[in-house]
Amino acid sequence: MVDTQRSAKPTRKRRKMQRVTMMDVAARAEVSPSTVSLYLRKPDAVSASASEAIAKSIEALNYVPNLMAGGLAAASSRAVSIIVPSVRNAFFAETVATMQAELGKERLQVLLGHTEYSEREEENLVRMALSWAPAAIVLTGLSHSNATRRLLRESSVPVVEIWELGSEPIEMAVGFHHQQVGHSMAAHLVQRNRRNLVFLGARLQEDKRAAHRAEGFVEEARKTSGATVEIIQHPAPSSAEVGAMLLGETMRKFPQVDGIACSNDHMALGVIFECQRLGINIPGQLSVIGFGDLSFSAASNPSLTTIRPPGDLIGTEAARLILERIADSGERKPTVIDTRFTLLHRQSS
Amino acid sequence: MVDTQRSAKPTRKRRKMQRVTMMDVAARAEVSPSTVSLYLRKPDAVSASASEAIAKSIEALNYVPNLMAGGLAAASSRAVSIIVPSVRNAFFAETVATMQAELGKERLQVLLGHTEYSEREEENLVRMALSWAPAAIVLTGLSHSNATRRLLRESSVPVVEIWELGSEPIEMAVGFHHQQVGHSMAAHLVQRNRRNLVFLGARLQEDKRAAHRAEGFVEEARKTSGATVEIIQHPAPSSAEVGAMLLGETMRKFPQVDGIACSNDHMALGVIFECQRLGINIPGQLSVIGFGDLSFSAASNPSLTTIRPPGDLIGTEAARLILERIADSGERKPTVIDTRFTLLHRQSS
DNA sequence: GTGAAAGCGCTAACAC
DNA sequence: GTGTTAGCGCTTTCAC
Repeated sequence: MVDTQRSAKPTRKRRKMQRVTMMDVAARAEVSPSTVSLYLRKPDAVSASASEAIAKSIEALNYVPNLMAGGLAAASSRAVSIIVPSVRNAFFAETVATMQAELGKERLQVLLGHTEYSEREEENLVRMALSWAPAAIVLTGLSHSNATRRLLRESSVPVVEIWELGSEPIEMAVGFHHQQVGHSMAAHLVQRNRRNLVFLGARLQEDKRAAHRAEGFVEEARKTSGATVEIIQHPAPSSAEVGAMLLGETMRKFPQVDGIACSNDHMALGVIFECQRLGINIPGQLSVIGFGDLSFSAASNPSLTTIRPPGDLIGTEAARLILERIADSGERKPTVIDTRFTLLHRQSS
Repeated sequence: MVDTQRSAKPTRKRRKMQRVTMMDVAARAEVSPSTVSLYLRKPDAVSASASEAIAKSIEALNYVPNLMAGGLAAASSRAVSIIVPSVRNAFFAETVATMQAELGKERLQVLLGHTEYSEREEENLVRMALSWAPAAIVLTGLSHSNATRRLLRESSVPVVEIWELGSEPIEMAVGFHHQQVGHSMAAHLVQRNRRNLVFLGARLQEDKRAAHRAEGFVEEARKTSGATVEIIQHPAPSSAEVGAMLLGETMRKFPQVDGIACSNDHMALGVIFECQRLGINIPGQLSVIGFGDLSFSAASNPSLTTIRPPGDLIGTEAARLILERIADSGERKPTVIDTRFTLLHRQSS
């Protein structure tokens, strides 16, 4: 640790010094440290004259507060832990980005963790997150290990679960019902007079939400007399390549298929490309519906009918819940927000 | 703050208590707190018998260390601040995910920030990051405000700049030369006998790295006698829709075009779809090369020739640098790692 | 509205 | 190898 030199007498010991402390600010402003602290946290509670002096002092000294000292004293930090399966996934990236922006306005920082769809890893991350006494913890989905639940219950940290509704949340939840998505997909295809339906899934074991969409799809399809429905899946993560491959498999096993729902738009894109190669007309011979409304979905050829999940809305609502919950620094208050989703009807169906 | 009850006498005052502290662990293990601390940080320096007792005690009490107390005492935390333009961008998402995984192994946590391509916002985020006395700060690219540079220089926090090489880094840098990417793109098209070249760009003002690719492209193209080269661009973020739109504009302005490089694969995907609609044959009439090797690029029709930037390698190398730098808790040590990139020749060229 | 005092839970010399 | 001793920089009663 190099003592970046100021024009001061050399420090005697190898003492790592936080450059400027609140005491320095207070001394220069000729007030007490606690007034500075108060000014920083509740500016309105400090007189105008003091405020001005403190502001000047902070400015002059280029003071950077030490949030760890603050967090330690207050037994709660200005960090919010967000734990998602992976930020490589555009859905979660969207929500994380939105939340960071929203929370950042209130000077809350995002601590990020990736579970890679492992509950054990999630538990690990929750434990690490708790080490920071975070202002809140955000989890993806509603499935967690018992240990995770226990840790969270014992901690009194606000918890928000995102991107999934259905079972009982730990405390607050923002998302939508993925089974309903499946319903909508099937209903849409049926309405377009499709009767031989297939759901193309990827990694359905790990991706519980995709599995719920598949379930909902099958459930709804079964309600239609004369309709058949199958699930074709692959253990690899979803991608256009897997989509293309599964389309091939589908045509082999169920050549009569006329309606396909994909676990997301990446898969659907693969289906579109493979159909181009095989000379299958969309939507003439085959209707396709995706999930995600990813960046390419409106521009594809044909453009892709899909479900748009409100990733940004989930982020803003989750951030709002956290902010409110912190404001009345109160008790647990169970809240469930259903953000719904939108079906975008385009050329592929 | 609810005092989650244990079977103990009610706390007299409304005291928020960190459930279990290191002292509790020490007491139960019948050693001193500092031995516990040592055990946690350097297990090898503690005797086997003490280690065992401490491990049991931690287990039994379900002890969660308070990292803020630790960070405060040590004047440095186990957080690494990673600041990227946006995690919505698949490139940065990849690197962030990789870094989180690598750093997580050493129990370092990721503090995430998004600049949205604003240097002012970056400065803000750096200031906030410094409040945490992070173990390291990771910045995207080499362009930063002077204030940012000054903050960082004065802080003695390790700094790694990622995803760009070229000018002088603050301390360490991991990435590649985007101008070289432009060179490779142009050279490839020229080699395929393309002479009327166009670079399709999005948001080149903000995205300095894309601008460098465009520059390199033009520079290399100009070396070829008989070749013409143009840049067509749009201020909006890159997307398939913008790509499709710009392809239209290109065909209007430069109908003789026979080679197109795109600022990334999203744009290229838009070009492919638009060409399908306009009946333009790829690669017969027009060769297309992208950047990114995104998830759909190998599966498209035709499959997309592109440049693959090693987003994960950048992440692992950056993490490695940070870990090493922390290990010898030493001085600044300027390091530059050129990860290179790969040209993937597929059907579109 | 402001200040004095008492920690928050841990690390880091240093002595033993 | 282990324990003792001081803080790290801030928040938070509680007086005034």
